[in-house]
Amino acid sequence: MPELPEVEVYRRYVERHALRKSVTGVSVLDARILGDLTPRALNRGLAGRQFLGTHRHGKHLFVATDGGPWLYLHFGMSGDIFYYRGKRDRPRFARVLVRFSDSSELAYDDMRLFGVVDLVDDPGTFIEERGLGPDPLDRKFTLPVFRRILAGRKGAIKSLLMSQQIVAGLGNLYVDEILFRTAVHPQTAADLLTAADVARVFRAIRPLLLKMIIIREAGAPNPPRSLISHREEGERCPLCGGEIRRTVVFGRTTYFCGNHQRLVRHR
DNA sequence: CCTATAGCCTGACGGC
DNA sequence: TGCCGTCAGGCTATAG
Repeated sequence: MPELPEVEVYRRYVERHALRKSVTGVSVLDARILGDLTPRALNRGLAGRQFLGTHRHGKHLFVATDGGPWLYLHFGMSGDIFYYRGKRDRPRFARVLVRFSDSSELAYDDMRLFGVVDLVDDPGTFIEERGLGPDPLDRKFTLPVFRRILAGRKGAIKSLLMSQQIVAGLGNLYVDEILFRTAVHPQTAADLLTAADVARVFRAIRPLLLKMIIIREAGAPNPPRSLISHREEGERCPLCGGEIRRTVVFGRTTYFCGNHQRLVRHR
């Protein structure tokens, strides 16, 4: 589920609720979420410390501690976090609990276990090692940078936008939405996009993400004139009345408007 | 470099 | 009610 806007909402949630409280301990309810780390090591890294701040890059969330490693959270398909006081509020698929001295708790919840809870020394190093592309909300993500990243690539534009090494933070839902708004067919080879196409795609990314952060944070419904609200084969396109089509690109279910997103095969 | 595939997991949903 | 297949907004490893 979570793409950049959702993870940004989680980041703000941690900022609001979990900073400057003493961690008394960590309970790991399902160690599969930890990968290499052991429950003991996670506890040792966090117990006795406080969370001081957060950093998000794409879909990756980092929480700073005073003097210790950073807590690293990735949310996979179904990850979420909850902060609460009574254990009756503990979420159904809680995998890790960070307990605070005031008896409140931060739970990492993940039904499908595709997410990761880990400790990292430094977010910058992590981002570097993973070869992550720029975060689209970062100032450094500019049109020239975007052009440079796409230059020489021949892959389907959807695959490229999905790749975290190209741009960090977009996933299946929002990539489809961006291409829908810019009238680009998801299978279009990147080198067949015109300069105007690339510019339109670039200019669609940030406003969509910012708008979705606001919507997600408010728990508001998806925008009515969006593909997000019409992800079903045979639906009517809210922009042009065309038929919404379904296909598979890059191994992922892809929706697009068969009328206003036409595939260009050559120029 | 690029694509396709399988796999990691669990639950919700629709059809019979 | 139960069983079965399908699907889900992520990501990695592998093969061709």
